[in-house]
Amino acid sequence: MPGDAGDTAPDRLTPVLRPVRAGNGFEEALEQILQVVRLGLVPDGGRLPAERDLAERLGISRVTLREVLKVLQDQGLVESRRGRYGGTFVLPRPRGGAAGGEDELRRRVAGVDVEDVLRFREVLEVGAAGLCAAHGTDGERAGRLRAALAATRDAPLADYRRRDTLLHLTLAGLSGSPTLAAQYAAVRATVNDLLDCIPLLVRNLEHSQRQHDALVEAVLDGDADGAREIMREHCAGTAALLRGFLT
Amino acid sequence: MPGDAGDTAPDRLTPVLRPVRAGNGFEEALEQILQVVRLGLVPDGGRLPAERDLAERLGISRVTLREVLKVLQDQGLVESRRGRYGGTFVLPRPRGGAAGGEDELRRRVAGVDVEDVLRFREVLEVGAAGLCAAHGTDGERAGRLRAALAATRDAPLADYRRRDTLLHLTLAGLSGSPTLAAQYAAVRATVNDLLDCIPLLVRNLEHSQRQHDALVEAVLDGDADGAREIMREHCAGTAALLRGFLT
DNA sequence: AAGCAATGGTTCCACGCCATACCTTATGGC
DNA sequence: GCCATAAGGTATGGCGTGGAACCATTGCTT
Repeated sequence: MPGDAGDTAPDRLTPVLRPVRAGNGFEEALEQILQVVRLGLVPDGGRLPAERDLAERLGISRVTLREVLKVLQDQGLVESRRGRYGGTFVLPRPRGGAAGGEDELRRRVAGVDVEDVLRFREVLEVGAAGLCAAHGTDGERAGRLRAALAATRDAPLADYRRRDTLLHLTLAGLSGSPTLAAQYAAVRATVNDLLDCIPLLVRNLEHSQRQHDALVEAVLDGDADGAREIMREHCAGTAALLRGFLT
Repeated sequence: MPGDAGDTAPDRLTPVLRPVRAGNGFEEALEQILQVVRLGLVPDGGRLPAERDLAERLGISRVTLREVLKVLQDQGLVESRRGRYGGTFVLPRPRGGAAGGEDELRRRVAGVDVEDVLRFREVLEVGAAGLCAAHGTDGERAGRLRAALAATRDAPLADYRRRDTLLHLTLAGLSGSPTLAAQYAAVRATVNDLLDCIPLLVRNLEHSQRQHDALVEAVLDGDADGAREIMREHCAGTAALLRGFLT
């Protein structure tokens, strides 16, 4: 066997040689727009960016984007209005909609490597918390963080998940690493899918709230070690919950 | 201004609404194959996966892949041999090659957000170290880690960077999060580009070596806090170096 | 009331990329 | 020595996608 180069080594190539695109442009764009909606980045009734803008951000042509929007429109998720100050608007989800969102969720969650997601999520969150605390927060940043925290406090139960997500996204965004923020957004969308598969326990919710308070305090105090430790526990809590229910 | 929804909020969409693909399939594939070579995952004289296999892994057609390989071949980076046990082989880089690799490097490094890269890198590395230490390492994993460490010790100066990379990739691979491993590979390729822009200091090298020893020891001891702390210092060292030279 | 600007809606053509099938070359086993 | 096998090399037709131009609608501004 010539040319062997003695390679019985573990497959180190797999992490690098990944599919260049997860699907076709259509599917990828659909996924990302759904992510925006699922993460609650655009509230009910809110407007998505204009088609030309959105297409450019997603790096696809307007033609393809419009096919995506067509699908979302057919499913009753968004509505398009023409004219100046028109645009594509997110519709409130029709409660228990007939569009079979349940099966959709099952389908998405089916292929997920739960351990991978939970571990990666913890690494990013803990890292973000540490970075934020370490490099300090000016007045504006601190205000954003406090506002996001406050929003979780007086949240109706139905909107808690969304505001919690926004708080964590805010923290990731303040980490000073756009790459980290982007990766966190992606993994958080998956985490939310997983969370949607298990019951929401009010007791855990209160616990989370205390951790959020302590976390923000530590970050604003510049206590990096403290922030990391609290975040680690916070993530461990969610992880234990998910591992328990999804076994 | 109707339909405003009071959104003077910071642009939370940017982290999610990213280009669906960084370029066309051709460019992306080229980049990834170059990454494999640059990271030293296939040693000089080593063989890349067969075209059909490689094309499938990259999620592109063989036609497109062959265009990529054609370019690499024209630049003298790889060589194709036909027949059974043939394949595409990585050629030793012709020292100071006429192919203008210098400009290539400058071009790649030009658009990099150094702070982003350094922060994200630290988060992933520290996270990986913590995960590895926390969930323990069986005999085989421990062996791989020790072997990678040993390889860095008796490395000729010219091959140190490569073996160092391999050690860190091994750690990331043992973290139990494939996503983390993939992200680390990507960010490390960029870090290596940055490192190629600054001089290699032997003193730093010895320092790194001591940290590597301590790191592996902590990981194998299951000392997660220790492993994280050492890794944090290790990354901080590289970061300070790069920040200093690239200012 | 008229005009302007910002948005969605529509059309057309060219090009990139894919899937597939087939050909050519080299090696090892029978 | 023959041939199966595994690899690179070549050719073709079709579809997804992109780019650009244009139309249609709405509401603010003058």
